[in-house]
Amino acid sequence: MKFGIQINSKRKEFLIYGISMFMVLFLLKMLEAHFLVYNYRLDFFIGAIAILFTVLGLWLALKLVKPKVETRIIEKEIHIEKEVVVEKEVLVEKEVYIEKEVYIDNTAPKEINQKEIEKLGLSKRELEVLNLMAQGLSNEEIVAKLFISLNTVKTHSSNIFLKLDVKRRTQAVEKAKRLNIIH
Amino acid sequence: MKFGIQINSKRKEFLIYGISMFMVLFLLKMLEAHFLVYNYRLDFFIGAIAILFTVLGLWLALKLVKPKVETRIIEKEIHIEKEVVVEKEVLVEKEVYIEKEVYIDNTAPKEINQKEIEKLGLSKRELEVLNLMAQGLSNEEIVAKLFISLNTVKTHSSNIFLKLDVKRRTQAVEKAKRLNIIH
DNA sequence: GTCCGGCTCATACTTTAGTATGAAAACTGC
DNA sequence: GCAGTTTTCATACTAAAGTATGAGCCGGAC
Repeated sequence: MKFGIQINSKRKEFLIYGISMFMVLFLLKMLEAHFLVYNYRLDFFIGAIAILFTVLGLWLALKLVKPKVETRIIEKEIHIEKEVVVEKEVLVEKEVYIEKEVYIDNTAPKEINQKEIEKLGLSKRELEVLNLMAQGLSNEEIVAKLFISLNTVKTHSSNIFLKLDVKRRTQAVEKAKRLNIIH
Repeated sequence: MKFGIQINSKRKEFLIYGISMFMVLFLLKMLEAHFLVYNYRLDFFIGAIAILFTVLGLWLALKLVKPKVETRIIEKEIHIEKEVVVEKEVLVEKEVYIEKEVYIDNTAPKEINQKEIEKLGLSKRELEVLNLMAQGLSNEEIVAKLFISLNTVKTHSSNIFLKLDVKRRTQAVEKAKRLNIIH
């Protein structure tokens, strides 16, 4: 369960802005040459340029800072579906990836720290349990989500606590979030 | 007790951008100066203005977005001190406010939602307990921090759960963080 | 003064969480 | 197939969390 797609199209943006800036400047030269008589409207002209480029700079900077909307996979749902296989009904788990448009704030949620997970030796299933824990679910509710027994969930929990070196689920969640193991 | 201190590298980016823009414009001016010989002093002047105000705009925008360094109270420690009062040693709680300089990023960690707290009717003490909960502390540990009985902590907890409309501490923490009631 | 909300605490109880230990499937890589 | 890990589950237990109810204390509002 990983969704961490980095965007790095800033260089392209810089190029576009640079070119447009160049064009604006060129346009100004044209205007200057054709419509403005230097001696009379010079002060006006300079003022206009000043304002224009101030706004341009502002717009530019804000554009770069503004959160971007991107499509990325943010959810993985497991759908239980019935399938009839040779006269027998079988329940089949299907992973359905749901894409949604989300605001990405470059200061906000960090990537999942895969290295840390490895270092701690957390298994896939343990991570699942940990994530559900972080959502405030009780063991019973986790049971209902993962279709396993309560004892199994407890075993996973205990193992998680051991690996994270904590004593309780609340601590586990706190530490996991701090280490960017979960969101 | 954690406070997201984060220094982003936006400033550096803007600086780089500003400088490169400057260089581009300068190059442009040089080219112009060579081919358009007439009135080349004015061209330079206008170019300089353009550059200056672009940078100004950038700087302005940067100033608006830039994380501000502010001094604010981020910790409240309770010091237990001995005081000799009329031949008797007494333990006295003293609240010591510690001020630190922290980076405040207006795009990142949100302010504590005071309105929401009011709306939910959470009392001062309940908030304290909630915060300690969020740090992963057990009731026993909260007892040790607040110098109250276990039963009191349990009472507070129950009231918190009622007010937040949740069933467990893990849910309470999750919801409280979501509502920006706590960090 | 009286009332009220917040804080404190207690008893008694139920429920959930967590530990310890052992063990059987299932999958993974060689 | 075999070794090793993961996942699963069980039993039996202890510890912690949470509920329900009642009550005393205190400070501020009216």
